[in-house]
Amino acid sequence: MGRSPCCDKAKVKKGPWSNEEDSILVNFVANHGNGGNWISLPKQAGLNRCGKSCRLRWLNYLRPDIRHGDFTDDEDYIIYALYNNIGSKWSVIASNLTGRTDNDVKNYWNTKLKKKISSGKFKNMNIPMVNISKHNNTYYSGRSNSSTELLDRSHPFLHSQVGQDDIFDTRKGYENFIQSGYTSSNNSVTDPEISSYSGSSSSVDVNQNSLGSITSFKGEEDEFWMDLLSDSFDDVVHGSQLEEKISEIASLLDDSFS
DNA sequence: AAGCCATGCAACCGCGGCATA
DNA sequence: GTATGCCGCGGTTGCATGGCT
Repeated sequence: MGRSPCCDKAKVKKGPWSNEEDSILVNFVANHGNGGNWISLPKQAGLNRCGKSCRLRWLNYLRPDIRHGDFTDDEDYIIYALYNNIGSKWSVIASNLTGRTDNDVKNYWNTKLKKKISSGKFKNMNIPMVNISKHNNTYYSGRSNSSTELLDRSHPFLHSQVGQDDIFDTRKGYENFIQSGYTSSNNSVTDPEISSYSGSSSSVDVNQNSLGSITSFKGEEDEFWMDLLSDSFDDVVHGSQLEEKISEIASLLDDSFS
């Protein structure tokens, strides 16, 4: 049994939004919100549009907190690291970037960043340490602001606890990424949460996904990392809060080095 | 100047998840 | 347990623009 259509597609307008339509939508949402129902919004607002189209226009373009324009190197790093770890979960990746939408990130990856990485231009940059962990179905990411320094040094504590240098080294993941040869169809990943772990608790489960990068580790190492994260992540954080939390993690790591 | 092509991005589509009756 | 309806997501499409020949 099929789903009934959300609107009469033959009667509603499709295609690019006009300035007038934009202002109607902006004014309506500003005054009334979406009322928890996008489907009925266009009728109430006097727009001849599908509710889904209104939602998309608002979320991807008209929202006041959206940041347009070029992506920074930092954003490149975060997108790269998250994609390498969790795949094309654009909404999760976007939630770690202030003011970026999943559509923005997806388009940026598909049109620019993917090429930038596979062309090797990414290689000359100081790729910082980025890690991702998943706990209680929530993805956490941490990036050290002073990561270049950190990665240029050996860290005996991490080595002894984690047992493998490149767990924390996204540059290593990048090398693997380049060596594996990226193709547009080669984008499946393994969910870190369900990746197999059959070794003893002291061994590292380095899960190689199809991009040849490191995605997860489990066992004692997981506990170590979650302990570290739990000092900074009392709750789920997204967007602007994340940078602050990342700085806290960076401090923790710096302390552990000194 | 005109035509072609590549690129970037806004928007659409369809499906799965979830809540509710 | 099942049907219904909305939301959110990822994949894809198509148009506008700019560069090249």
